[in-house]
Amino acid sequence: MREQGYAAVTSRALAAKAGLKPQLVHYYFRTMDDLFLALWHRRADSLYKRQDDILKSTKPLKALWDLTSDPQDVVLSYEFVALANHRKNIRAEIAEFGDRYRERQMKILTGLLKKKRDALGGWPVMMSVMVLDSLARVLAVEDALGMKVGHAKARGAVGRLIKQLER
Amino acid sequence: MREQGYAAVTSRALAAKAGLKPQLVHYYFRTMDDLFLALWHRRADSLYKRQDDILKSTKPLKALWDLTSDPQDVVLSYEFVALANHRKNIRAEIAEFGDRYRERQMKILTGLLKKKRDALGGWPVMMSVMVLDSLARVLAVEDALGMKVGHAKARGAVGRLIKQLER
DNA sequence: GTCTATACCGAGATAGAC
DNA sequence: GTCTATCTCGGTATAGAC
Repeated sequence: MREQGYAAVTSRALAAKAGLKPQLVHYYFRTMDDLFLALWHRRADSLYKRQDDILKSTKPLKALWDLTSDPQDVVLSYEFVALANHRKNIRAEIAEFGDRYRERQMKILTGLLKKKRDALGGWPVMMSVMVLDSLARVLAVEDALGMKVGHAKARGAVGRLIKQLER
Repeated sequence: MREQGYAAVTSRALAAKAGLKPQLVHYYFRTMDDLFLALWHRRADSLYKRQDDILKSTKPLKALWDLTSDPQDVVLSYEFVALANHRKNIRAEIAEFGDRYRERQMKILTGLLKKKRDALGGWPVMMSVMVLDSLARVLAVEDALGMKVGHAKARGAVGRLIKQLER
């Protein structure tokens, strides 16, 4: 899915990787949509767990930025969203996850950032969270594409900001 | 491409929409990759032109934010990036466009924003441009998915910031 | 649980008539 | 330029034997 896109995830390709016959895939997951949903649920659980770990971290902002910047993760998320774009039942689940994930993120960061609103230009905490989140995602996707312009400056600026906030 | 993803763009589907036979698609574009590249070149030209118009606008920041927020546009871009993710020749062209597009964006905004760096928390102009850009994109994609959390707050904050900068 | 056999469909692509 | 005819491949999915 990461290397060739969700469209390359076929019963034949999966079976070949496992050294088995394609029909077995349909034995475990009747349809390919079932399979993608199962895959998504695994992933959602894993993301929630990693989010919880960030709560316990001594530098949650840094940890969050690193998590959201992971190119492997971002490319996978990208594929799931593309998949959601034309499979309605998957879209509903992903949208629900996205909203819930952000709400949890707010809980983690509200306490930390409220005291430092002036260092963040006085913006609402929600806004700062979304800016960091979207910037990390876009940078990672662009990296995967091979884009470069502005990346060093942006990563530098964010790195310094986070260091200052968590000193 | 917007409604069902790039994978739904097939010679058969295109021909059906045009009331013609699928083989004609291959007459005009030998391979489907040729077709996607032609489509991309059209789109790139159009995006460059709209970027130029922003230069002439009296409120370029507002115009830029609106352009980048257009859900139809963003979803299409999303599909092209997903496509690029597993077609190397397309990836190269899209990455090149992305870098060039951002450099042009810098030229448009550097003059405008340099004088107002204090209103932007002292961040480099490049950083402000990328923050606005990535936030607009992520909001639009999330909208398309049906996500809501934080959107009103983020749009409100950005709207006020842009208004203040361009008053 | 894993296999063989098999169905059906729709994708990309080419050859050649008109 | 548009058609008919045709090929090949690879996708999803089911039935039924072992």
